[in-house]
Amino acid sequence: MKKSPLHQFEEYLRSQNLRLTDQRKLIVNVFARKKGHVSAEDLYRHIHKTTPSIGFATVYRTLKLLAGAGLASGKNFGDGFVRFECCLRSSEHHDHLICTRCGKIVEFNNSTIEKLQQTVAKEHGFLITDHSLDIYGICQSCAEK
Amino acid sequence: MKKSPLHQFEEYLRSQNLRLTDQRKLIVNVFARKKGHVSAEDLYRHIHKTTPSIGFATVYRTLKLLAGAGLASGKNFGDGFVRFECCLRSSEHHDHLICTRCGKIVEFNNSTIEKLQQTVAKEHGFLITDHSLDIYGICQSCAEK
DNA sequence: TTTTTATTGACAACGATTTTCAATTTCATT
DNA sequence: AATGAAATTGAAAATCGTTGTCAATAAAAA
Repeated sequence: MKKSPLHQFEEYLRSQNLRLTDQRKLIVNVFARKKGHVSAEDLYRHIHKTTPSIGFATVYRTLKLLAGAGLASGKNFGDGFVRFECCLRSSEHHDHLICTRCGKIVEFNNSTIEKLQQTVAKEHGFLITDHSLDIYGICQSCAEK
Repeated sequence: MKKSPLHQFEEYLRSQNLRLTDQRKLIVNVFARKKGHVSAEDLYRHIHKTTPSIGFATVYRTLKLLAGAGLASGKNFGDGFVRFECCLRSSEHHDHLICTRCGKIVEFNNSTIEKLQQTVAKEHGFLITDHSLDIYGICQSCAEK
């Protein structure tokens, strides 16, 4: 019995004495349906097509709320803006392979690397709270061209 | 017989038909002496104390040149600005442990992790050009407080 | 020394994101 | 359902780090 993203968001809002508005509902639903890594502008543009009354700031604000709720995570791949990913679609932690030519982002997970990170952190007396591994390169289809 | 950062920079400038100015000399020398990860503003502020005639833009431009020369590398740890690190002080590749409480950054290197990244990339048909692994957590001295 | 061309500092401009603010909407309380 | 306090909105201005513009200056070539 999985909870929908909207339902989880609703719970979070309630717990923080925040309000569930039509705009938030729409933004969350669209965002939850999006695959991969979405910038605020991507999301705004998508939403704007059908609901031009929703402003840029509201999209930003909602994305930030979602991140606060743990339902989205933002990541800066170094190209000037933050991309968000829905944490429900792929709830487990993963890292990224990024093609620097076409921008494709592939997710992967390697438990040995994860374990080694714990080892490294322990060696230096760190308690890990989070980590991020990005591998940049050229993907197969770009390499073939 | 190690070449000084300034000397290496000079060679690079020459190879690109660029000029070695007093400002560039000063900026490079100060930067090369700085440990760790320095933002453009950090560097500007340091330089501004003794040489207030040097402008912000020149610091940015020089940092960019240094990156182009392979003498500096920029990194975005997600706190809004790019930090540069001198590639001469620690020329080999390394990754970072970042304390989210005090901001301390510790470098480490784990060859097994590096190898596993190659394996992962190969599995997905990627040719690695670069990668970045950041482990966020709480360092020992912060944890003890 | 003269000439050519790169570089400079000051400041305007930039793009992503955030804030401000008056108008509107939600929701607990009647 | 009506009320009212407080949260939320869209639009626009503001902010942040960073980059561009441009006339004046300085480096290297001639």
